Amino acid sequence: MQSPTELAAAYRSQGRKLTPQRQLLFQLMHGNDKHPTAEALFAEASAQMPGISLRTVYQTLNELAEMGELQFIDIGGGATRFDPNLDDHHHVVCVDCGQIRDVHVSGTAALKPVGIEDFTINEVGVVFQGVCSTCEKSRAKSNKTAHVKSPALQANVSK
Amino acid sequence: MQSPTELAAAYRSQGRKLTPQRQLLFQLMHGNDKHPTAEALFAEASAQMPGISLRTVYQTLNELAEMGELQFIDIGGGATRFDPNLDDHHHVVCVDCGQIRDVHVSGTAALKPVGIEDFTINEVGVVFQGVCSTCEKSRAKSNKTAHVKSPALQANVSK
DNA sequence: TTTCTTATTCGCACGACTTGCTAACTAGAT
DNA sequence: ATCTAGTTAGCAAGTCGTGCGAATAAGAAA
Repeated sequence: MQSPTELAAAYRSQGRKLTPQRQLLFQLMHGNDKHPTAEALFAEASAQMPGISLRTVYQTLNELAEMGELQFIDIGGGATRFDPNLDDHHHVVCVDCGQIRDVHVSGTAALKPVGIEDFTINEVGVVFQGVCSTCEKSRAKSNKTAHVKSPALQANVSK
Repeated sequence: MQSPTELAAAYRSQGRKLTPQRQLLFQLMHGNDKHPTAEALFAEASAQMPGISLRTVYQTLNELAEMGELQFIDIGGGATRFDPNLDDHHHVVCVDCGQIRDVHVSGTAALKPVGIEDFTINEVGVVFQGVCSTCEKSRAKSNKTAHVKSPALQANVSK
């Protein structure tokens, strides 16, 4: 995603207006590597601008996505997350706490799908699932079973 | 996913009961490579067993997932899809029509995420996005723009 | 600065998807 | 045949996201 200043220009050049709400959201998203949900972003925005509407957050995120300034991440198990990182990268997910980390991956060019000659492939997405060091530690203490997915990721696994 | 017969045994050995509803769903899912949603499966099941409840379909799918007999697929933009294929495989998605195809991928072992030493990686998922031949043809006729995601995949892109 | 046009915001209703709850039911054991 | 614990059905409720429309405000024009 471009800087708030660049986005301001882009917006105006498209006949869109530069509202305080949008400017705030530009700031909050720029360089944000937390992969927030709309709700999370709304919470942050509300702290600085009480009264801002969740509706506006959704709307702005969708605009930015349309403009190619951010992408949606859907790893299942809840709300869509947003990623303003436009670099060629992929994601690692902690199945315990649900955190998502950006990661550069080497070797993607060597990936070869077999048996889909009838598809024109445009993009490849790689998602690593694992356990982060923090969760690894808390697992050692408690008697958590492996393979139990995080509620944040798979709300329907555990009863 | 195991065969209906094997599943029957697995269910009983776990103190679960073998109901007609479950047996039907076992059949419908076994070898199913359509990656159906719960609703889709419900529709098929209803045809053979009028009165079966959508709730039961969800419940059974969740049980099977807990038992490791199938996995959820979440590519964003709608309902969760289910995949009874337990082989080591990945997915190709047509961004136009939303169809998902299983695909074997060579080269995944060579994938190297950089900068996540603090993660213990357990699984890798690869998703190819592209356009299937059928949609490619209809694109040629109509004046469809590329990069427009399918409503089935990204309900929030197009207005 | 004032006026005007048009995009935007906000909030509520609504829709899609999924789960919680529970009374009635039934598979499978005794 | 009986008993009991697991299941089902179906409706209510929860979560996530969008449609809609009246009120508002950005930015252009006068």
